[in-house]
Amino acid sequence: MSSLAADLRFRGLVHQVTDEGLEKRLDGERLVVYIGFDPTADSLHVGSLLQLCLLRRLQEAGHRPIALAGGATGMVGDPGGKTEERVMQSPEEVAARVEGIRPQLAQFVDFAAGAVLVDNSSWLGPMGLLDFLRDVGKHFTVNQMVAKESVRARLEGREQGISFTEFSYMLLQAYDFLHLYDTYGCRLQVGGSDQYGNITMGIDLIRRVRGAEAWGMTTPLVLKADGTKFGKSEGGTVWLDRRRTSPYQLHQFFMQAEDKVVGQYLRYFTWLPHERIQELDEEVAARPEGREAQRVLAREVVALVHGEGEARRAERAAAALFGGDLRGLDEEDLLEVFAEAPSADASVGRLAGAGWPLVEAMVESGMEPSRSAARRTIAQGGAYVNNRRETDVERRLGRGDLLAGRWVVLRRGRRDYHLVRFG
RNA sequence: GGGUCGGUGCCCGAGCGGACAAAGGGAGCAGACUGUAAAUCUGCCGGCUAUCGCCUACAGAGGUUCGAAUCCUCUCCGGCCCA
Repeated sequence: MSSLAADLRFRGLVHQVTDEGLEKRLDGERLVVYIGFDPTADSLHVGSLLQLCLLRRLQEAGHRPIALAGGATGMVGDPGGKTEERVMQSPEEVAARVEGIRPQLAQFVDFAAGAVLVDNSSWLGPMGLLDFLRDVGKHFTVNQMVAKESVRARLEGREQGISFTEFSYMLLQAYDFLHLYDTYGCRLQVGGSDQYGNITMGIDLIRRVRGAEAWGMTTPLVLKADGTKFGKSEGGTVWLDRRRTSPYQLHQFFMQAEDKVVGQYLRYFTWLPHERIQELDEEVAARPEGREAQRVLAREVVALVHGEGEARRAERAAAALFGGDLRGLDEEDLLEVFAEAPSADASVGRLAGAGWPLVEAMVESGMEPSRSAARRTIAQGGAYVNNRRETDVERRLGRGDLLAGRWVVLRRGRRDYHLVRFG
């Protein structure tokens, strides 16, 4: 990699920097840099992917990355970007979440090459209130804290207000930065654009207390084509934990990226060379219906998160399901799809006699929450059996519907597939 | 602590004794159009139910009334003002 700064610029990863000279330092010095991740759940989701990738990019360029799990800050809740006070979680819950996140963070950095994984509860936990007030609080005025965007929104919003607890969040984060400066010589903090205010607080603290210079950089907010938040799909949040979002589902999520944003996502989430990305940009412009860029993006991301093997499997499963005629699929294909896509087992006995009502099959496969919902879908023309539309609410599945002797592929809408295996 | 305004379905938000499962918008889902895209248009959108209908819902608990999201009492939670 010739120039990190140039690469980051090409990928559109730099939103704001606290100092114009930072780019030169990124290329000319070896910095210790940290990014924090608060445990808002026991898994990270694609919303954190940009930061995770960035942390790795920084390490690859020769810097030393610190991934910080916010075991302490997660107890408090960042008011930034929120219009309401957060619900507090028990210490046990937060600790459990940190444990869930830890391996995910570890996956993106290389410890052998010097990366560090820390949990801020290890230093904020034992810190006494009085020490905190004297050592940290004393260096900030409420005036400047109130002026921060994250707080002001809550003060002016006035439907909700803000608790002192959340108000204090920025000080905790500022202290994190100072602590990492003291123990690792960390002088750069990176975060999402909503973190800018918190980052500058830490920089101020380091300057005041240690007389040292530190820097900050933020990344842009990842958006969907319509400008709304990235990271949700039909099933809700898209997680990095395969138990919550399977590799196949993750693959589908990126496969469905809008034309307008695929190029940006390729820059954010893949390590493809610049020329290759530009090539794909042109491909989207020339042959959007080929979805080549989406295919590459989906494969790259799944490979990054779950490994090369999963990426291949997810891709094959998708190709099989979206390929058209399902009767051409053999047992092996189906087994693969079965393992990847949402699936369920059922007894062959149900197909005997009059057959198994499709409505029930749709509910039991987990595709629909209730018989009413299933009926509605069928009535609206959104239900398919083995890729053939079924509009008869009374439809029953029989032996004749089996593929390769024991499978039925249910589909809801354009792309929601569920497999049922009869045994 | 006092005063005052408020808490409505996933979210925002109207309703202020019967016509209310509750206007409108957003989100979501399905359909048409497509390319597993976007935009647009149409339908659905508390749960169960073939249908009639039944059940659960307007912060919580009681009460008034033939009848309450709507009135009264208390409780909880929040905003603002005062102390």
